[in-house]
Amino acid sequence: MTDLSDVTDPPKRAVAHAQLSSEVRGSVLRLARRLRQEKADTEVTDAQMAALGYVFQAEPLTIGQLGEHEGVTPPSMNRTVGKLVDAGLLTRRPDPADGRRVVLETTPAGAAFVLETRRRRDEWLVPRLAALSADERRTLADATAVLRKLTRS
Amino acid sequence: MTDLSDVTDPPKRAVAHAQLSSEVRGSVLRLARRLRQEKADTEVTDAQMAALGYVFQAEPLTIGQLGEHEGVTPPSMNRTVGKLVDAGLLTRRPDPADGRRVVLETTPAGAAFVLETRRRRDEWLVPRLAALSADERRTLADATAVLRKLTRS
DNA sequence: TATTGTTATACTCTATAACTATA
DNA sequence: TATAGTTATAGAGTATAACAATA
Repeated sequence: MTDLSDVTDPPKRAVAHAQLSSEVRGSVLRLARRLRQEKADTEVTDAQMAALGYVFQAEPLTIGQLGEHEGVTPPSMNRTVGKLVDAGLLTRRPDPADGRRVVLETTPAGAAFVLETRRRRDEWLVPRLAALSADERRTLADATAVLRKLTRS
Repeated sequence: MTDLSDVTDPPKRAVAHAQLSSEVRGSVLRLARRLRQEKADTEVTDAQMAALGYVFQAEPLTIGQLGEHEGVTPPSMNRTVGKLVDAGLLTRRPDPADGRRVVLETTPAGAAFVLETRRRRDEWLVPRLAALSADERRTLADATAVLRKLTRS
């Protein structure tokens, strides 16, 4: 593959960025797809897993905040949260400061489930990372910071 | 962040790989999530988009092959394919060599839709890549090859 | 009056089980 | 008898519209 990453001529630079975009898009979507197949069990669906994982990371949260993060309407998120509460993975209680809101928090079982799922995914990924060269691992380590920067911007 | 990518002591190397795994997992899932939000329109759902995109890339395909790739049962894939055929994006015809099978192919409209969706996602990503440094872009370019290697292994 | 969450209803995606057609 | 696809039916996720409670 030709390295076009620092081309300075404007039209060529645009082409280089489009090509890099295509490669990043393809490789990231593909690996994400593979990772999502590694889940702790089948009792919790993908949508529930994503919601639970974000609550675990950002709690306490309201229904609205969680729905916005997941790109889903409040009624939809409300239903998903209901399933997680029924499963004993989340608690839902009124916000003492504002009775319209509900506060979502993970139960100990919910937190354990998140950690277990991450462990399963790492279980798939770690041996594959170990099989790479040290240079390739260093490239990935550098790239994760850049990927996060893209998502934030 | 400490660079642990070429640690040689076995226990420390295991820790380093687990840490890298966590960072790769998180950054990839997060960017993928953001990219999927950029879609050409809302007439075609995510599941339909994924199926259509894979047919575009690997046609001709049978229902079973497509379902296996998408991690979905034949009845489920059959329904999704039905929607895409109704929408004029795929064709479904019997395999002349084996009457039990059906052959799926994209129509010109289906191919155009795939390209349009990719264009939309690039439209989100390209300006963000342009805002990176040349070094960061080079890191990403190197990393895409490594990410694909992980998915293949 | 505006905001937050919930309920009602409808459509898509998913699965398992059962059926049809072909090999 | 085995395989590929389809149909039947049911559960989960999504949306919009309408409602209730609170600020």
